[in-house]
Amino acid sequence: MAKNKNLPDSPGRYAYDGLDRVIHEKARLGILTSLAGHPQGLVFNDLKDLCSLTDGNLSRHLQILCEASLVEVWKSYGNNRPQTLVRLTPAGRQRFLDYVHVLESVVTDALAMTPASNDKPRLLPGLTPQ
Amino acid sequence: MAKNKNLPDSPGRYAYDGLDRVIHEKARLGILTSLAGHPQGLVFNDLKDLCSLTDGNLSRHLQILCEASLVEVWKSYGNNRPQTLVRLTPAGRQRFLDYVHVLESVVTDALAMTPASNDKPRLLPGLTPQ
DNA sequence: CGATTGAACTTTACATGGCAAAGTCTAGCA
DNA sequence: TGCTAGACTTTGCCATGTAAAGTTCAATCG
Repeated sequence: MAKNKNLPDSPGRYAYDGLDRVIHEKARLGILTSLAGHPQGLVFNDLKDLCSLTDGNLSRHLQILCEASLVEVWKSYGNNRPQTLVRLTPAGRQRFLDYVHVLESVVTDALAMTPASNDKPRLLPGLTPQ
Repeated sequence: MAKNKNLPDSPGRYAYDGLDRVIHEKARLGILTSLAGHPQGLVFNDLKDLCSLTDGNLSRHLQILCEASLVEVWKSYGNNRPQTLVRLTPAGRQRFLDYVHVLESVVTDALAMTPASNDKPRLLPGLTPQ
């Protein structure tokens, strides 16, 4: 949990390289989180509702997630209608978890200094004020 | 902590409306997190290094954060060079905190179902499998 | 003392990418 | 055999992130 990330102010300390662009997008983050909680997969319309997305929107993002091999899409015919089932791939689940861990560190960073800002007389770290 | 967010699968459950676009961008998230930990503010170059950004990049994002009233920018002349000091505004700090709380719930959601996926016999929530 | 370098930003231009509106395709129904 | 409805896909526009080029000013060099 404590890599070199708790060092005071090293260069790149807040670069958050691990924030995978493909995952970090709001809509896709919602999609992946939904899927993470539904290992059996979700059909297109349920996913659409859970994430409050439009058809076109969801379609596009699924395409992107698919190309990145984060999810897999299964087509079939449930009660005489096309049904699209979406699931996380194992690799996708792993990449998502990695991403979430970075997210955790962002939250930790953010909450570490902030809430005590009114009572703690803070000393300036490495900055030379002149 | 438990709004209606722990309800099984209500529509919009994973929409994450609170993920403010202005804040959610990777680079700006880094900038804001840096600033959250440095209430006295940071100068342009330190911020640049902490976030591993290029000059132009940082400049652009600061502009955006400024227009959104999340940060304030002070110009001056420290040792015969222009110095730009950047700080979170009080409102900015609040909005950032709000955002971080949403982020926390994303992490919670993501980790809630996922890590036990090998030993916990999971029961399907609200989905009707047919 | 005019030219040049270097620091510290700003501006511009391009290219990616998100989003919504329009389009496709199949099945049932009148 | 049109027509409507559902389930997506495709297209096109516009916002936005990024890198490269530009600007400004102080100090230094010839």
